[in-house]
Amino acid sequence: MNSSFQGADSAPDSDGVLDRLRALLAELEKGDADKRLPNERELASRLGVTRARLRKSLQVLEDEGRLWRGVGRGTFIGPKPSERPDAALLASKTNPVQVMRARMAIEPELAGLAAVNATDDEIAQLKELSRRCKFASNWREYEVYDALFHHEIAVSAHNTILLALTDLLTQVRRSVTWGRPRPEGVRPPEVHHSFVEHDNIIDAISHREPIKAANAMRRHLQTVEDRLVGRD
Amino acid sequence: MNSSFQGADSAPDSDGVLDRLRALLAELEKGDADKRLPNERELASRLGVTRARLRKSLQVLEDEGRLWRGVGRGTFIGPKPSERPDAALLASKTNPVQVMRARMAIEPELAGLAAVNATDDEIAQLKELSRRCKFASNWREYEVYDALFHHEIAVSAHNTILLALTDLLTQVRRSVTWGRPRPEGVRPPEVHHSFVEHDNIIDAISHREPIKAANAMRRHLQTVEDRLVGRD
DNA sequence: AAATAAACCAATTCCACATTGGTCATACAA
DNA sequence: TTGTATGACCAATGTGGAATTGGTTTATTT
Repeated sequence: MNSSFQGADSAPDSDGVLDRLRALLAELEKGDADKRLPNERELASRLGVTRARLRKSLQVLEDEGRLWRGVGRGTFIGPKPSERPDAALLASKTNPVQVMRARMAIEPELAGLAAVNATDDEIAQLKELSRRCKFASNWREYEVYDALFHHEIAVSAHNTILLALTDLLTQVRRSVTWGRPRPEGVRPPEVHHSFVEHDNIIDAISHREPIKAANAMRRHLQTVEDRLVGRD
Repeated sequence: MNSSFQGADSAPDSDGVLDRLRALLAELEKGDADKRLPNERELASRLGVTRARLRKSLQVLEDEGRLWRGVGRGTFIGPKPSERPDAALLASKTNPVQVMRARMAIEPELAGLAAVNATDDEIAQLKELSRRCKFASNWREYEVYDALFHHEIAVSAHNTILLALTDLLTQVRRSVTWGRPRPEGVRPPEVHHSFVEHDNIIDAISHREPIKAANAMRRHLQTVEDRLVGRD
């Protein structure tokens, strides 16, 4: 069980560097110590080969996912840990449609879970936030409470992971100005579509009806998306 | 439109520090320059007041969400940016069931999107990864390729946000050892349930059938969850 | 008591410097 | 010519100490 990637003839491992490296990896994988290998210069001299020669073998092992390397970091055993998501960076590489897809996947599930798990206090808090949305004196304030409303639903679902994911989504949305700017100093209309939709969601949750809650959330997000792409 | 939080009598702003700060904020908010205020010591002397006196007013503004402060960082305009999610920290605050709920919400959607958006190269890559799962010589290797398989589906969906979310989920799972440990050096059985399930997903994607792909993924995750909680 | 001034604390930044994987150019050998 | 060894250089990252900064306490003054 040696070569597994592309043409095996490209790296015959005539001097056995690859095999010796595999042995070293197997050794280090047992010990629960640090997963770090010596740097290339030292490792090369220790194995008595050129750095270029060593790097070829390391490349093979990296392709196999048995180790990963990083400039200024070193060489480590195991698959490369993916970096922590950065909201601002993410926002620059995505678009409103993709974000709405993600919300549509997550938030109905959250609403359903909230219908099952929400405490009375949390439901009361939802009602309070919905009320604040209605009485917001400008769009900026409305959006603050709308975000808090969706956040509180995620809290009420009592699922830490989904909560973290929705918070990340919120962060992404907040770090860019998508959609049309809403005029400053103008109040949301008396009968904004979100008002009744929020209340539908709350009703379903407080009546402990997960399916209804999920559907209500789906409808709400749909109208939000329609508005976002200019279909309202 | 001055005081808005708790008792207004607690901070009468007799010397006008609060108002002068509000004016300063309004000024800085216009300029697109940096959102940073001078440090407290300098700002206090500049306004001709005690640091303690200044801090009281800053506290009011922070409560209103108009600025945020951080030790060693400084004072900045705007709401405090929430911190980036840390997989290890998340893992310690959740459990396998919650993670499966999240996967169940996201990955079927991804499979459906992949059926629409995947390129031929990506489909070929999926098949290759599925093959590697089958021929894995031990459970650890299997899990590496299984993770890559699910990751590749997320890539094929061509949705940056959902990709980031699933990667975060994978990171969470990888940072803890849930479920029962699988014996080292033992090969996955010839007919592991995942093998055929993976192939079902790939078939639906390659035939461009989003609904089927989503359902196939749902079934796959269901058996994974059953196994996780010991129902296999 | 209450305000003031100063010192102290801990989290964070900043900066210079060492380390490290990645790359390139030159010299050398087959 | 072709390929390899050698070494230098590059850019990203780690490291360690000093400086900065919001938060807290203590002593002093009013």
